[in-house]
Amino acid sequence: MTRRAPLTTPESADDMDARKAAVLAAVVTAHIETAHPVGSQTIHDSAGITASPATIRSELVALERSGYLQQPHTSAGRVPTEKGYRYFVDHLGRGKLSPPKVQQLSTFIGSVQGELKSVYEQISTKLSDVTRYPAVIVGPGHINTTVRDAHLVDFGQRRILIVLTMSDMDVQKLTISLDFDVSTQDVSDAAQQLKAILIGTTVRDRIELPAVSTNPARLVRHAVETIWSEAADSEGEQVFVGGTSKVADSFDTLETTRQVLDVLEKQLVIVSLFKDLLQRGASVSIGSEHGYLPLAECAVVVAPLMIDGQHAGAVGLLGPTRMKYGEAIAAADVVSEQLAGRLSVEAQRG
Amino acid sequence: MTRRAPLTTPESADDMDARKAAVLAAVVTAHIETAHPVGSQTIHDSAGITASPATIRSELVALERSGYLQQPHTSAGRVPTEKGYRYFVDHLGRGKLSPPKVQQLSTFIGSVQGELKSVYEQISTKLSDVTRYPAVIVGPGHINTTVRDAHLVDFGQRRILIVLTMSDMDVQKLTISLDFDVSTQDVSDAAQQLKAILIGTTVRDRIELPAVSTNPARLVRHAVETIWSEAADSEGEQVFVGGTSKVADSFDTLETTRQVLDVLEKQLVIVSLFKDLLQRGASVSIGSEHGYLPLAECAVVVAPLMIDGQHAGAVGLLGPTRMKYGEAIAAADVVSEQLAGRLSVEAQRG
DNA sequence: TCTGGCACTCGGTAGGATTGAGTGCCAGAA
DNA sequence: TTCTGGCACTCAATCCTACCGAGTGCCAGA
Repeated sequence: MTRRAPLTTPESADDMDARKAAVLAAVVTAHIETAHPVGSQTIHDSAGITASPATIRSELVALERSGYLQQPHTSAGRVPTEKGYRYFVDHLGRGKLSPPKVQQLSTFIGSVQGELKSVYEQISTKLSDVTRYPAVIVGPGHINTTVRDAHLVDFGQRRILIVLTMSDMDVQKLTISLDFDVSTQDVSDAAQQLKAILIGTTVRDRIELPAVSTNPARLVRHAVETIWSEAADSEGEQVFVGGTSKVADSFDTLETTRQVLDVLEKQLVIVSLFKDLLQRGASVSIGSEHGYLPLAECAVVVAPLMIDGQHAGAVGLLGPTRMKYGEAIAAADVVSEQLAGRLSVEAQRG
Repeated sequence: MTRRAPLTTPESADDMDARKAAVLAAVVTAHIETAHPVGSQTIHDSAGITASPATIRSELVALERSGYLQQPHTSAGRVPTEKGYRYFVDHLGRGKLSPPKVQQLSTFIGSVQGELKSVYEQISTKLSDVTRYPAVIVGPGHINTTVRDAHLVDFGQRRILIVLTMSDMDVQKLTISLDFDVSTQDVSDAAQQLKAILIGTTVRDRIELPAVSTNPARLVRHAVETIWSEAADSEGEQVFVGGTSKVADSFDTLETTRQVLDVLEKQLVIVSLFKDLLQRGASVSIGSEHGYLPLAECAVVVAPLMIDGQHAGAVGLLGPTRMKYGEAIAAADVVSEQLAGRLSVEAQRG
């Protein structure tokens, strides 16, 4: 005879019935709206709760005891704790973006023109405009492109520039320094061989290289190896932050504003934070959950950019812990989906 | 008989004697330091002024009457007006940067590696670190480069990609759309002609093009014209803003922080503001002088980037009206000079 | 023309009273 | 047992008042 596993997780096990949930939701929603502690009367007035203020008060006491709420001082209303926000986000806050805003984002993403970098930049700005939070987009520099043409330009002093034209009409360049002299003929021979090897391949494709003996062959080998090791990198992540000025709107002290701006400047931090979250399968980090101190008063919303089932980047939003999670999550999702869709199409063409 | 023009300008004519100037300087310096109104006692204590507080007070009254100072309220000290700052900057504030900082900037600028864009980015960040103000660098995308090699890549559907390898090892690309079909042979013929025409020239050099009849020739003409009209643009200004997070340090309300961030995001505004200032031969704009409302509480310091006697860009700093003008001006000058020097050297090599 | 002295002004701070939003608790109703 | 109205209580925020002192303007004498 097998024991049936409890349907509720340990967290939700500490007596979170429907009414408690409703009260918690009301507190979180109201506090996000007003930034003030929320009292029983306000909750009573809010839609969907019929109990009297006195009853609500006893629920508040229970919620506080369970750690979902806290009281700034005795005669004040309640404010959500991180745990409270967390429960709200996980179980209650499936808010959504207003259809016109969804529409606005969709059509914008569909219509943006230009190079990939500029596309990211414009979309991150747009996302920030719509949500009123600073937005970050991390995306691949290129997608699925193959080499369309390859050239070698001899700059003398044993320096050779490799110019790769990719199928998405982008151009990549790499420099190599040789430890032997080459003639003009060597270079043009090598260029021919290079084309033969690379055209039609991805810079990630690896093939067997013939053993080398002649100068051109040595040059080719050097070039191809450089391309494989370096060009793949430059296909890597591009980071764009849009709506920096929204930081000053989102936080209420200059000090946190300063810290958040600082983090946004150091893009590496943001990127690794995003990766961390996505790796843990999370889409929201609230307050100190991520353990990164300067962002202790922030919430981070992130949606993965999935291309061909692969994590290829992320769309993120930064806000105060009392940010509009529902809207932010929905917006990040819309953008990540639409952008992924668009990138896939471009990948097909590539 | 010719009338001798007065040596003093009308502004300095309203009785600004040496002591008044010293008092004004003391007020400005102290206020920049403390952000508080400055009283006669403080001025008396400051170095270089021997007069008694009472005497200083009468000077203060005079300075206020002339519009250099103002009193927040009756029993407070004085605060500089925009006119006061202006006089200070023009006549009194030839402050300088501490030698170690100059050294720090110089060696940094000398040692930064990488592409031009990344150089600008790193230097603007450094300048911001040294001055503690957000820094902007506007610079040429390329300098004095000639075409080293040219290729045409046929992408079908009458789309041709032009790939120019420049003498500074940068690569430019341009797309053209034809209104006629071309064969592979046409393209490679055209590429040959293109090389013959362009290699060794600047994208700004204009030469007579032969009349066209054949397809390759038409293609060449189209390509060259596109290059002349578009490649020149992409050699144009690059803008970089370093130290955005310093904005939150520089201003004392969230509202101005917000506005300044907003302006820094809209790089066009900054660039046109810089151009405006430089055109008027100014290096500092204080408060509302520039007439651009969102920056009414800011001061802008700008130094031109002169390459071969030509205005090729600018180095700027943004701060509150009570910014450290002496230091900021000196820092901007150091950076603009050093950077210009470096760019000239690279232009020589190009 | 400069300076010390003096009365005056007024923002900032500190203490004290008042207010009111919000609580916890309890006894009675459902 | 659970809900509700009533009630006493708490405490941040607000307002008022008094006071302090930095800083002023003015004036008479050096």
